[in-house]
Amino acid sequence: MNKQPKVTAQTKQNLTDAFWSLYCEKRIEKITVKDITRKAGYNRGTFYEYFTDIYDVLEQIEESLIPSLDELPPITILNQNMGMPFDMFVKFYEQNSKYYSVLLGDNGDPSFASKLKNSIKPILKQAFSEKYDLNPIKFDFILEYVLSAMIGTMSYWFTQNKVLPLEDLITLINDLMENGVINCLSKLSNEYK
Amino acid sequence: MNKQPKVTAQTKQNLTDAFWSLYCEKRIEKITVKDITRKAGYNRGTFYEYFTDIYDVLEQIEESLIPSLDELPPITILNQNMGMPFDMFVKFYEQNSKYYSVLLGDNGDPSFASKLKNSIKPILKQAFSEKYDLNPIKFDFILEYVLSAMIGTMSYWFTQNKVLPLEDLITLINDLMENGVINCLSKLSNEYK
DNA sequence: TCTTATTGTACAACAAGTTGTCGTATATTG
DNA sequence: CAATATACGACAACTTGTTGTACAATAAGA
Repeated sequence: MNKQPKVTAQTKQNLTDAFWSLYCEKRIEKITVKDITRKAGYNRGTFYEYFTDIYDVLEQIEESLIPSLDELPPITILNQNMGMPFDMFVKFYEQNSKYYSVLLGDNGDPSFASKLKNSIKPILKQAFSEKYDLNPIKFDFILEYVLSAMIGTMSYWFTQNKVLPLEDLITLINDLMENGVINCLSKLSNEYK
Repeated sequence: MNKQPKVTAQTKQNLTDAFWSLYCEKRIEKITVKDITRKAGYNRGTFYEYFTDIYDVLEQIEESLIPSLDELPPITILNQNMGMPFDMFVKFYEQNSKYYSVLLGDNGDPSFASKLKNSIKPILKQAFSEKYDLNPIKFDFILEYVLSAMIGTMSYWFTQNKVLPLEDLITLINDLMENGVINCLSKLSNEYK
């Protein structure tokens, strides 16, 4: 006899959803298996049919959120405007914002930011290595710099409930990347007067 | 009768140290009070004389690591070279690297990065508001961008065991801040050939 | 200087709650 | 109707936070 994939998939999803709504409210260490199953309407033991423990739920969610290489837009896009693909990054972020803004936020998981960076690095690396011939060690630091800045700014934008229109944010970040912080500051200062 | 400040301070420190050595090894949620007191050589109950729970230990450590406004160098320093004070930041980081590299790392506490940013923002804000007249909303995003990049790069430098000499790192970051990513990339590319 | 009262410090034991497991009942499929 | 996937109930081991108690150190009086 076969399994009943529809039933189990639904149960697993219900448990995952219950976990997520709790994770949005409080730190993971304050969440009990009892909390999750009560919210989802199952026996506590059922949880262990699907997950080994509470961290397993988080890990599986995170896994589904790391962009796989093939689902990202082809690298050629990068070569068009030659800048950092912040807009591409924003789109991807917005698609998963429900999860991203929590995982990358103050009660999130710091290792998720690393996983995310590491999944994007090879793509940028390949794209830029076609154009530039770089000291690989320094290049790694530049990538870390760029991705930290992107992710940090992006998360901040979400916590601030998008006070800045998306278009303005993209323009600002591209400007910062393109011309540096100091130039950007003095330019903005002149505009504002 | 007075308290015995030396005795209690020592006990508290012993418990804090035991906690920290465990925190360096594993996630906070896997640490039990029993672990801590066994390592420090006390009864489990003693822990509760000094801390309300395990998170209290972490919070108190973090509190002691947030730079207070008065212990930071005066703002005038910023005005000299007019750049972002990355070197100042590095020095502060290195002084506390034992704690910073863990708290800002993959098993660290994401809220600590926020606290750190928020403690530095007012200083930079004041320093730059003397020189520039800026849209406050956009300026907040620029600060978030700068601090995310600094902290991210700094942490990465520690995880990579300082493969790049500190002087080179400072030069690189200043260049990225000053001239932007693209310029920096092409400049480095020419140097490398 | 010696004794005694007082209080700070650390400990042991307790109830309540959580974890992960395992055997059992129910529902679904062939 | 038989077989098995799915969900449930109960169990032992462990962790938590609290409370009452013993010991140690200090200060005052003789």
